[in-house]
Amino acid sequence: MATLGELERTVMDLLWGTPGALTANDLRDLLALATEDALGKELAVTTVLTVLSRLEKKGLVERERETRPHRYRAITSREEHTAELMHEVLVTAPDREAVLARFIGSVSDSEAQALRKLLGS
Amino acid sequence: MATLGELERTVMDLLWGTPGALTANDLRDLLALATEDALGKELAVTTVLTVLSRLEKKGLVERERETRPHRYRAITSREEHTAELMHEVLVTAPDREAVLARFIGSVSDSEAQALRKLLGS
DNA sequence: CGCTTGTTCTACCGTATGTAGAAACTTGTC
DNA sequence: GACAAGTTTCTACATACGGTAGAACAAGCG
Repeated sequence: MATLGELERTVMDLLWGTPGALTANDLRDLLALATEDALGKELAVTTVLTVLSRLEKKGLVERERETRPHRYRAITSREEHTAELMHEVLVTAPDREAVLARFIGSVSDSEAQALRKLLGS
Repeated sequence: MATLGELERTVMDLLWGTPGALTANDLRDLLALATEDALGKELAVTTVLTVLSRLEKKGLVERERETRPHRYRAITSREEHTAELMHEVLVTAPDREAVLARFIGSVSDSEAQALRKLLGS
């Protein structure tokens, strides 16, 4: 499973939360703001680049190599990615229906309602 | 999130797949069988004990300290645990309903059918 | 009390992640 | 064409986790 570290996760959140593609410098700046509540720490841009390379290797991010400051974007949406993770977790159990039974017990009413609509029953 | 290693996972599978509680020696033997297809490797009992301690610390396993060879059991069922994990993943996304929409698309027909029944509409 | 069995402590290795300096590469400019 | 500034890659170190197990300690039995 593609499990992410803290920084990797934050970078993905920023990429997911931004329409266009971002450069490593953009991300360094956004990270400084996002972590401001904790400490306004400025990471080295090489740090950001390392993380982006690793995310690229994990298949979560792609980059435009043509433009000079490479621009990075998330390959799948956050929702897509989260749903995939959930599915990966689901299939680890032999009795998936039993898992689903417990799972729906854990979602909120509105989410259950949304599910009913989605299942069109 | 409680992410498990390979051996930890196998031990949990054995505990989940067994009615009663097991000792470290039981697990060492079961592990030898479970891994037989790969290599009939016998792990040291201390290895099993270390893994069990870590699983206990992670809150997945409890042990009877009274009996002399301690006996270990899973605290939650596999289904419970898997459902919890799925929920943890779900709540990492801001738009849960959008995630659920995609998730629904990834489950099999029979599972979707089961969900409809469970949502009792 | 000593032997046997069981448990805890300590430790080492490999891999993942956070972090970043050093080195290499790109490109505009004089 | 060589240099300076910006960019990317390489290399490296620290910490944490997981697999693995020996050494040390504990506990019961004969």
